[in-house]
Amino acid sequence: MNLKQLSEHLNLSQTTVSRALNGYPEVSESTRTRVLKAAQDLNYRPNLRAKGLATGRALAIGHVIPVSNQHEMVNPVFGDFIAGAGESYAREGFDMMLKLVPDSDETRAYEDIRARGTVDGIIVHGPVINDERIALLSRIGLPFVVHGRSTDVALPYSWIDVNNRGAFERGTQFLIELGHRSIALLNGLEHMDFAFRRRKGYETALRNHGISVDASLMRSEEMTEIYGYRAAKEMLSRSKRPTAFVCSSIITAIGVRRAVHEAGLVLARDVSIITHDDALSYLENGDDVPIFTALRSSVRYAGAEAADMLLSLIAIPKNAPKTRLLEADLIIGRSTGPAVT
Amino acid sequence: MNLKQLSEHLNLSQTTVSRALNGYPEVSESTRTRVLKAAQDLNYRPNLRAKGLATGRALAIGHVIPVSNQHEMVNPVFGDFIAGAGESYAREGFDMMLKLVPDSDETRAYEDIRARGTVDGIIVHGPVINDERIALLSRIGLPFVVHGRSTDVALPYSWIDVNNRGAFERGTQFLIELGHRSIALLNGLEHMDFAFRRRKGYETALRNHGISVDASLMRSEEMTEIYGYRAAKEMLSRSKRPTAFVCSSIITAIGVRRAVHEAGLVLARDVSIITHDDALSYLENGDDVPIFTALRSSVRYAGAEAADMLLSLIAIPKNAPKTRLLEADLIIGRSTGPAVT
DNA sequence: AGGATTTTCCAAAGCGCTTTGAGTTTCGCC
DNA sequence: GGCGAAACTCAAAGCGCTTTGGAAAATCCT
Repeated sequence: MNLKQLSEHLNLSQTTVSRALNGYPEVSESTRTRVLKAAQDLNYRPNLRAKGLATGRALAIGHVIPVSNQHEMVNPVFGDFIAGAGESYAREGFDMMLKLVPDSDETRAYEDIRARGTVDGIIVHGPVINDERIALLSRIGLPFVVHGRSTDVALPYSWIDVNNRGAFERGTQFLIELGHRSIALLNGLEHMDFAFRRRKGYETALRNHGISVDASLMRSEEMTEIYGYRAAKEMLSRSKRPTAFVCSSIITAIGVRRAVHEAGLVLARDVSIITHDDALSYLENGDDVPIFTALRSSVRYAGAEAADMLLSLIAIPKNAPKTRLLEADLIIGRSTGPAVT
Repeated sequence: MNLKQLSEHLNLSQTTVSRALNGYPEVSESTRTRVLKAAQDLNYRPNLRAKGLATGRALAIGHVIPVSNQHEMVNPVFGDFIAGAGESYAREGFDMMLKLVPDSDETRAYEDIRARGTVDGIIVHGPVINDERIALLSRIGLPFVVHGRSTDVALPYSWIDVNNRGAFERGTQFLIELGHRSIALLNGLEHMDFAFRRRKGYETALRNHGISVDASLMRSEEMTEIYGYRAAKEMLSRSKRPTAFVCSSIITAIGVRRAVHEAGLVLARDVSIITHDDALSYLENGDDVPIFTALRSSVRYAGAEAADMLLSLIAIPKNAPKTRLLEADLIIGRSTGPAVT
């Protein structure tokens, strides 16, 4: 059943039927209801491909993941983010497209996305410091919103981000106030912008309290469980071991906890842990009383917001870039306590 | 730059250019290379929407997630699966589309997917027992592959699944052979087909060894960490506590481990754990020596296989349904030991 | 009643591509 | 040299929808 058949069935022109269906004013109410009824009865649905071809809109949003950073896709944080975004899209009748793009020829890849015309805009994931994609996308004129920011990029662009620097400064300071002086940082990969900012925050807190930054207490890797375990195991085996850990993800924190247990130490008494991103759907941070003291901000909410920003950018292209900085809350859990001196 | 402009630039007809580009034989090699070169130089890319309209193919695959089961999307298992599928799609030039479909009017939703024409086929996630979607999709003729199976569905259909029943029977038997008699099952939601099968496997092993099935040792919930923790905490507080746990996911197993520690018990000595789905990207199960004894099968591989199956089904529609049963390996880790008697 | 509006409807031209059906060249062969 | 076959190339008709530029019908006004 297509438009033509429907209009023949109704003894109307395609124009009228199309207008009736799409809510244009130049069609009488009686005709409109008649058309709507027939469409319903005959199970008519417009072909989106044809519609897109005619209107130039695809009714779809792309989520772009650099292949180099493919693990991103499998990162539970990503799942939460797109779950949030998905809700917004569904509400507006948009589809969500996942795209793995090779980093070899990014220019080509993004131009491709634009030229193929299968999406109206994209969400850029995993921005690095001075991310070239931002200039590229601005140049080729594909609407986009970045999940995160990119230090050193001067151009205006739309983004939504959590205050990573502020959160880590706050968290580190919290540990310092508990008396900790030897605080380890288990960061994500520091070419990623969010991780870079987190380190800045951590360092700022230390400096503010006259504690020297010790490179041997800082690690930067993909935020897996095993990473947290290995790093903590090694650090805890030192003669002068750290008394606290700041982790970039609850998954890493779980690894640290494993190492703490294995070393026969007790959480919060011998070793404190504070973590960011603790509110993942399948890995909730305990219930009323959180397991880990955490810097919490809803990734899912960020996803929904990012989607809404992008949709409005697409609806009104001349709009100026929008930005949104979310603050993480410090949630006190059972993984932190005063430093033993 | 579109086909028309390109052909004008080359002084050829659109037909010839199109044929040259798409590898049709009725164009001379010299013309073809000339066209290819120009396309490259002028940065020409076909508009997929137009192409799709003309050919009737969308070059995209939909991954469909029932809204009721929306957590699925955020389940790390899902992330691994689509990462695997994504690789296959990328290789074949297909896009991946994520669709949240409301369960209220499934018939309508799936007919919609078909009529809108934005995908050539779909992967069905989270099949339940006697899943109606299978008959529905067969009827409306949209190619599909199910990740999992659906007990009680008689129709032939394409699926890829792991031998859940066999795996759980094997795992449970392994514990029995270690001397365990009081073995708890922390299963996923049992209206889901995979969980149903897992319980069957667990029960079979018990019965084979003359151990009675104890409903108080069986739980069925979404496989989160907190679920594992709560269930284990409760069970371990009993006067006659279970000596072993069979978990449906490493995330739940991590929760059980937490409860075990908290109760002052020692893993493998006082309580054994065996888990399925331990090979998630961000939650690797230790390194050389796995943390948990596990029933391992690569979800990522399953994703890639499912994608390949679907693509071949689309390429040759008259092909009979394909099925693929993967076996899980029993990997011995440090979470199991002989029962203390 | 008759002209000016307003309302309602339509034919046809795209959107960018593929593919059919046919025309024009070129080539091999007797 | 002339014929048929093979090799190239093309114009035009879709694919299913939107939208422009009017036309026809209904309504209003004096």
